[in-house]
Amino acid sequence: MKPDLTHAAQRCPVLSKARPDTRKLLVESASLRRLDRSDSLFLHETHADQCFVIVFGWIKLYRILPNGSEAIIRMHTAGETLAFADCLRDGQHQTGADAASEATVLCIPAAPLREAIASDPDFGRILLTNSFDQIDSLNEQLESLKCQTAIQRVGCFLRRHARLREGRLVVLLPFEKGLVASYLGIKPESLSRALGRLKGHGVRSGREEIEISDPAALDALIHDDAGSLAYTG
Amino acid sequence: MKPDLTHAAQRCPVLSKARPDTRKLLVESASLRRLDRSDSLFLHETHADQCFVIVFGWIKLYRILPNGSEAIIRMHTAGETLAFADCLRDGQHQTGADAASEATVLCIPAAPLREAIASDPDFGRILLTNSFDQIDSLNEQLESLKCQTAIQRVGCFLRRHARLREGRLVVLLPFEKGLVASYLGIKPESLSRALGRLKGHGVRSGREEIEISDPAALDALIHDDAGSLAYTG
DNA sequence: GGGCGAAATTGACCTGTGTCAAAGTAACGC
DNA sequence: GCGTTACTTTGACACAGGTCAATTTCGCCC
Repeated sequence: MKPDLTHAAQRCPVLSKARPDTRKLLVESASLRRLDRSDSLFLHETHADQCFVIVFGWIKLYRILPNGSEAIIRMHTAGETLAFADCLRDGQHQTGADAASEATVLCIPAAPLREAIASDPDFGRILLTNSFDQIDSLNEQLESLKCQTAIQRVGCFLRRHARLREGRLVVLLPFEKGLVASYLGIKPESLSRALGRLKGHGVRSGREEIEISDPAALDALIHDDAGSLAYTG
Repeated sequence: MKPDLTHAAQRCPVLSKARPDTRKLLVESASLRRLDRSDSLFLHETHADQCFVIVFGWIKLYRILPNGSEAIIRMHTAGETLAFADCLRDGQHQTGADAASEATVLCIPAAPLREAIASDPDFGRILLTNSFDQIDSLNEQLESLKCQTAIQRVGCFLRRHARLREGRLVVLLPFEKGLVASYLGIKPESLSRALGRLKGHGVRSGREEIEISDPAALDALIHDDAGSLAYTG
């Protein structure tokens, strides 16, 4: 009856791993929402009455700073969850969320989410695991921000997003470079320069597509003295 | 029969909020461990057969970098949980953990932890909430690393750790300055200089104790154009 | 009380990034 | 095709923060 929804749910680990009846409960009360780039998914400090699973595309979490500009906190993509915490706490959104590219998200109202957790202990466990994975990923990001230079972070980012394509390792930037920069904690200008500098280390960067011609050279750069900020106690 | 343990458990939100029988199950199979500064709690990539709740003191999570030095990932203190994820996954520790000060931790073996989750759905929910709180705190740290200067981060750190003492706002550093620096993502020398510079902004720093004489001035500095790295798209 | 070693501070210097401004480039609508 | 607009790159420059080395302070042990 809602083929799109069912199909979408299959691509979301949190749902596909859930018990069939739990999945059914969630999917039947959920809706799919398509977003264009820069559409808002939810605003900071508004009531969280829905949570989300990304089916496709990229969503940025941000916070508005006192001076009016926005600080990107994280980027999320397909399969990842958003606002489950805010929603279960029945509180306000801790951040705002906008589409960073075209995107599709599955929107689950708070009530069935709570019902699923109450009626299916396994589902709680799935959320817990999911949550643990997020913590790991956040820890890694913290480590990277504290211990690597901008260029090394860019290198890591490229490695993570590289895909084999006709025998070549290629990175298709998932969203505009300004956002990539902000995600990496640097300015767009620095990202530009970093990509320039990486040309000497196994990276050939065009406009849309970046090729990693010598993965070993790139890895060497990334791992070379990654301890510039390490604590030597 | 184990008064220390019971008493310790009362100070740990994860346990004190749990159902009495669940708490009993966990406490009875748990043990208390006292650590001196720099004692190791667990090593990176060893099997995680226990998880921990900090009763007192500070524990640092770190990772050894290729060059042999250690990168501090996070600092944890009383009431916070450690290694629950590693333990539930029945996997290896994602990080190492050492005592950063004298400390006491409650050690819970994997088996009763799993049993508690399986037999008490509420306990799973407590862990989930706890996990969400950690994610919030990590998001805040990310935001702070990406959007604030070192001096602002130091200022925030002081505000968070300030306590009223005989009518004055005072910070007692919880662990050595080198660790504070590493936690904030800077070098010890930079921390020194930052504290020096903060003298002009409502902070008087002695050796052991730092006084915030003018909180408003400090806040002004912290919030002033916190958007230096913000994305202005 | 004196000497030792770890931690903290200070100074001189240098590199990495942010800032600002300008030029270049791509995408889109008319 | 052309202009408009947004994104990206480049350059010149400034400043934050890292590095290295020297010095001071403190805790600790004999």
